[in-house]
Amino acid sequence: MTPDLQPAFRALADPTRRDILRLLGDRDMTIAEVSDQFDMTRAAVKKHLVMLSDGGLITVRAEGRERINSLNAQALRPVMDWLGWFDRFWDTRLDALKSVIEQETPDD
Amino acid sequence: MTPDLQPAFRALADPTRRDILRLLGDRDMTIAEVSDQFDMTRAAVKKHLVMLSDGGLITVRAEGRERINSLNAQALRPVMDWLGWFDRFWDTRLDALKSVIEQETPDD
DNA sequence: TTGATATGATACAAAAAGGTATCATGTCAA
DNA sequence: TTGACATGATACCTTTTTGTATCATATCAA
Repeated sequence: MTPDLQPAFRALADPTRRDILRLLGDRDMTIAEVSDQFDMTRAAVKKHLVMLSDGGLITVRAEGRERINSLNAQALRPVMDWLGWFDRFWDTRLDALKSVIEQETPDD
Repeated sequence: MTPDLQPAFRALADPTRRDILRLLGDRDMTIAEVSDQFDMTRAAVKKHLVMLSDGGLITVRAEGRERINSLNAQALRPVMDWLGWFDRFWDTRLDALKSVIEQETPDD
């Protein structure tokens, strides 16, 4: 039930792939359109798109002979949630507040 | 000025390293203590710790012949911020709310 | 001092990542 | 139908990653 975070984290580990996500945040793009934005072959970009798809971060739909790549930002949710576990270490004031709350509602 | 996200994202790409971060969230640990939690050699764990350190996700202090590894959750902040850019795609209702707020307090 | 312990450092090997080049296939447009 | 175009698929290469094995160094404790 809990999603496997590994493919998403791995997909995010490459700067080109992170750039692709930002690009797709603006608009859907074909493979050729994405490739135009990078100084590498279409085949290389295609591999990145496959890894992004493996991580669920993008979806691909066929449209004629083209493949339209779309951002699937929802897949970032589990990643954010994983990172959110560390929120407790970010701000000692927030920490103090949490302690107070937990004291009042001991539900652990 | 804006931090280089790459070392942090790369550090997060490995499941063992993510597990180490959670471990260090509970308490500081020596290299040997961390190694005890995994089915691999101390040298391998040490390499993971170096990568975590490279990403700024942990800090290491010497204490006698031991090296105490501590979580540095603050380094996750830029990662969260990067991911936060995609918040706009998660919930259209939240989007609408944000638009209203931004209209009322135009401070960008 | 001396032996045990904690770590550092290096060489090595297997696997994965990231890229190119090349050719096949499916689709559009005239 | 036919040529151009978008993509799929595969082979191949280089570099990085991930792990092991081994030995050196520093420090603690008796």
